[in-house]
Amino acid sequence: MKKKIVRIKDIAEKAQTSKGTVDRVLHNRGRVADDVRERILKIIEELNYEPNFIAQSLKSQRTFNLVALIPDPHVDPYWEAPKAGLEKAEKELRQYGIYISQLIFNPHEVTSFIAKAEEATKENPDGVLIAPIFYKEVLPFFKEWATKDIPYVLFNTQIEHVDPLCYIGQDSFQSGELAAKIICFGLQSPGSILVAHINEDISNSAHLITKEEGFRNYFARKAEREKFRIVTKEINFSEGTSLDMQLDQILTDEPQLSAVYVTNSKAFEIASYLERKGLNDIKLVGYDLLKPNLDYLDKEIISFLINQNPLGQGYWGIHQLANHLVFKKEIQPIKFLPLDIITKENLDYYLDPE
Amino acid sequence: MKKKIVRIKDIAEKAQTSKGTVDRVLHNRGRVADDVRERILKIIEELNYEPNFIAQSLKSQRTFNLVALIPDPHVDPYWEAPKAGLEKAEKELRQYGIYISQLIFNPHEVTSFIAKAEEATKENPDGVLIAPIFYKEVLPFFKEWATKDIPYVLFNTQIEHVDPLCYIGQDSFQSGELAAKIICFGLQSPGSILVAHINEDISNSAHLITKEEGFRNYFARKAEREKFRIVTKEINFSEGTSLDMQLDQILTDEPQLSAVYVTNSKAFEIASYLERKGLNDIKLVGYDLLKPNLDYLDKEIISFLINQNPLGQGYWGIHQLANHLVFKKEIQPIKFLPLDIITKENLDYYLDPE
DNA sequence: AAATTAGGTGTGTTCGAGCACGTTTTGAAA
DNA sequence: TTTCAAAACGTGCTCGAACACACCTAATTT
Repeated sequence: MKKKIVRIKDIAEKAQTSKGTVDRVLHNRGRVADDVRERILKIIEELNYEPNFIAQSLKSQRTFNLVALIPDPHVDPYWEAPKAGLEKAEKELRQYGIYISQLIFNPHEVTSFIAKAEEATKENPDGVLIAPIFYKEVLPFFKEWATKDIPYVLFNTQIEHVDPLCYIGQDSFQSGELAAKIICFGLQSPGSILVAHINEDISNSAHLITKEEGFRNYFARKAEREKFRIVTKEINFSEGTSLDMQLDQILTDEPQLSAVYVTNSKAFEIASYLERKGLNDIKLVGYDLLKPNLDYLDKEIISFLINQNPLGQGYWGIHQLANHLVFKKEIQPIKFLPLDIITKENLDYYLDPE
Repeated sequence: MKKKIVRIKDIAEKAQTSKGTVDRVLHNRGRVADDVRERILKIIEELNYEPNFIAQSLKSQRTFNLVALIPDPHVDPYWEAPKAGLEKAEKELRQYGIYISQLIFNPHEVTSFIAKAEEATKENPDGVLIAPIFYKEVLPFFKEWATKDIPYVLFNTQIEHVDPLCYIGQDSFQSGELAAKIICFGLQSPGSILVAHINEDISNSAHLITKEEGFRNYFARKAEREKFRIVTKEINFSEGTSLDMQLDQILTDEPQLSAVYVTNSKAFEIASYLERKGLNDIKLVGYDLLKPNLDYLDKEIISFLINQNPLGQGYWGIHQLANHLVFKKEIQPIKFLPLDIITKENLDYYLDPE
């Protein structure tokens, strides 16, 4: 019933040699006669030896200094969650010698990002976790880290044609499809649907475009395009025209508006407008469990939120690095996190996991 | 930047004593002069020493034999997932000396359950994970385990007025409310809604009743009762009348039927009927990612499934026992798992977690 | 006064893996 | 045959915590 743990010593005894030799075989350190190596390998196979990583990590005492490059949560509160996630992971993994230094940059200033990325490189870390929101600017750093053999994990924003240890985040296309499905389920009568990109520099946000593609693809596949008219708007109100004016205009153009899909975490802006104007029948779907979003979810002005699990992104990002560095596990190049559908009724269970 | 790990030896040196003495203080083993004890405690506080559990568990070599009492997956495939979950946990925790013996009982035979529960008791395990689907019969065992100081974790079915280490599962009431919310979102026009308990002994399944209460509560709160007529039916077709006959009857009584809520994992039975009869407009919501359910989810005959995360129940159940026994962590008496809303579009991410 | 006991305290070994270093063997050159 | 380096292999210490055991001292019993 109780399986005995197989130790290096056991292998050595069975192979009539010493643990030093077995150790050399295990770590390919050479200096072992071929016949002995063969014999030992066979026995390892036989007993299916698995290294005791408790003993391993006790011994190795090695510390790993990781760097996390994330946008400033004070500028955009969305980033609080990934930060919390990586801190949670750090706490769990400190035992295994994982240390993280956080480098926080301003998501609206490229120079700030570059400065921090340079700082990260200078630290010569054992691994990097990064939210690569500046596409063009991050590429040279990826190159440099690659030559220095520093593994880096991407999260939040997927970037093609680079070679990270892995990407953690959501499948944006699928995410758009999911939003479409939900809205479609809630709409019986025809009408128009607004896809809103709010306060976002679209040219630098490929994932928002991908979401929209997924969204439109759903309706295209359903061949219900005739029934629903889908219009896209970029809404920016930091400078110039106000939100209300822009939305007023949209409603004038689309009097039949029956649903709004907000592609980032700013659904509360639309919700505020709908509440003030008393437009209770317009379905609203957005992203992320930010405080203002949750308020409107509770009032049922926002119908559903899709959770990107930003905490999980930070948490798993660090864990993937640890799995690679400490536990030498094989890492899948992509880890898609679930597309959680959140409504007032199941919200609680997603708020602070674990 | 790098925090040094504080060891027992460090404390000993600072207190001008030996690690043996510090050890006695740490474990309250007595035989330490009062002044020395005070001094050591203060230093422990100061350096905020945290035991290195890697070294701890390497040394202690203690093994923990757990027992898992679960229904036979061959009788009801629902139980495959918890089984897989606890096996996953076992794999992760074997390093820490956790062993599990599975005792599988027939969920339709009380005697089988009692026999296995007795067997479990005889093994004198260090902890028990149990799906207590037989309410009355399980109570004496809880009592016995309590006197023997064997911690037990409940999952799937919550039982009041007993004192488990913790309960893992869902909030059934909330689960019912969630289902109501989804259905309500999808229905604009009036009609009647069927709550179906399929092939289940209701008298012994309190959680199904609770789900229905939550479901009805949602509509009651909304005061939309006038708009929607909610009817409950127990549908059993293992003996006597067939499923089709019973559903035909229901449809005759309720020609306006616009949605069905199945309280357990048997939604596919209704789906099969709806498909055969070509009733595409009836919304169907049920539970659990069983193969037949998934097929109908893919065909969009089932609109949404609520995931009880049965794999997670097994997984976390074992982990809670380990947290208690091995890591001496404080355990929350209830761990509600998220009420995941699953549809065709986000299904993939819930299928094999991790 | 000698013997015993209880109260304190320090030392040394163990867990399994990793690695430095020391030792033996081998084969080829002197 | 002797010499010597490279190859092959074994020994022993280390990581931090746990615990058995040995040790010392002072108080109590005979």
